[in-house]
Amino acid sequence: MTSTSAESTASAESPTRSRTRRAILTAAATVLARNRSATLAEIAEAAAVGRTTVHRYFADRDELIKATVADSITAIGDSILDARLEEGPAREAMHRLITAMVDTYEHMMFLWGEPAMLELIDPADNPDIADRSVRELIARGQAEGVFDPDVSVDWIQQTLWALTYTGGEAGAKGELPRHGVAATVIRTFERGLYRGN
Amino acid sequence: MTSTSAESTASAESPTRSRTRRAILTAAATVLARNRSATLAEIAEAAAVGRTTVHRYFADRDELIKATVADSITAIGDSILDARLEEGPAREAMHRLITAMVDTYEHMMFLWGEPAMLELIDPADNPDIADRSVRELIARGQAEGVFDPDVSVDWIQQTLWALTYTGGEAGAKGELPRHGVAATVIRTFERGLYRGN
DNA sequence: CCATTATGGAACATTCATGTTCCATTCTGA
DNA sequence: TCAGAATGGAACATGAATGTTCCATAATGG
Repeated sequence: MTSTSAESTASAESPTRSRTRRAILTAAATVLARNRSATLAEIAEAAAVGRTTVHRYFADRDELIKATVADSITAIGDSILDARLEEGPAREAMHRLITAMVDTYEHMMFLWGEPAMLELIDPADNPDIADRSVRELIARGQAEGVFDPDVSVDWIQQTLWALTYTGGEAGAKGELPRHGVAATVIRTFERGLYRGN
Repeated sequence: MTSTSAESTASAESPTRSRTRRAILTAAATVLARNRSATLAEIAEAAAVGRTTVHRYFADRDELIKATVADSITAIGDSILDARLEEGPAREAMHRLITAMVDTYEHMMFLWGEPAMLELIDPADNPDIADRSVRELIARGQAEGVFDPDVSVDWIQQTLWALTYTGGEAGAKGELPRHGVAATVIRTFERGLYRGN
């Protein structure tokens, strides 16, 4: 859905422009994740592009940020949809979801710091099928007796984001082996950090 | 320790000035937590103080931010020390820690968004006894067979912050009852979100 | 009640990110 | 190879936040 429109937009401009646009968006997400008040010059530099070029693609700073937010939402949404959460046992679906999220943690990291921006996006443009399918998975898991039924869907979802984010950061810092991030997050998600006795 | 020096600093100035300084620091933490690029004018307004007064207390914007970071670290550190993590069973100590953290979540929320600022603080000024005692508690718990021994101390600590932060936010949004936040965080920390079968 | 301390606000200078224009240069694709 | 597309960079205008100064007023505390 979102990716379809993105592709059609992309094919409307030359391959060169398309690549440049992508480079700017990626650089923006990376730089802004670390420093929310980063300069356009810094973003341009990170994208290996002149500041002028940035203005050619995005009139406003605001427009750039909105585009970056939208791009991240799309990226995360697509990878969630790829995980096919409605298929198979809830537990395995959750494993796929966590793995998918960890793989897009750069986008998550950026979005995490933009609580105000999320509301800037026109809700109509963003049906948020992805978000809904996550909530449905959680509810399904609770109904199937797989997830803790004594806490809310909201809580499980937010914990999920928090753990994924933490895992992604740990991986980026080298505190966890790249391939072990998802496994660790899953382990903690499922069993917590208490050993019992 | 930190609080001692803070108090001695405080007692060096008049009660009036001390209260004003405190109001500014508190307002700064609150406002900046929500909007990292908030204006000094906004902070001044939140503190019910003239912008001029802010400059009287903190020469730079940078100085204000550094002071606010330091203040939050001190506040969190103090409440951790109050929890007496070295006493009693590790599990109970962890309960006290989580409860203490949840109670200072406003400071956590501010610090969470200032990753770069943490490094701005002179490490020499900040022995971080609190941080060390948390890590010691975790290690002790692992040694006693209470906490998961198959993940690192770092991971447990970071997960702890993430869950606490998430809980604090949920409480602030009214998604969790105020008094239930700590209990929910503890439950998730210990058991995770998977039910077994 | 008075001297001192603390504050608020206006007015002003300064700095810096932003946004725009223009032109020379490089790149791309036919 | 050649025309059009795309870019980089300099130069400039603008606006907003910052930082400073000054003075009148209010609060504090002895």
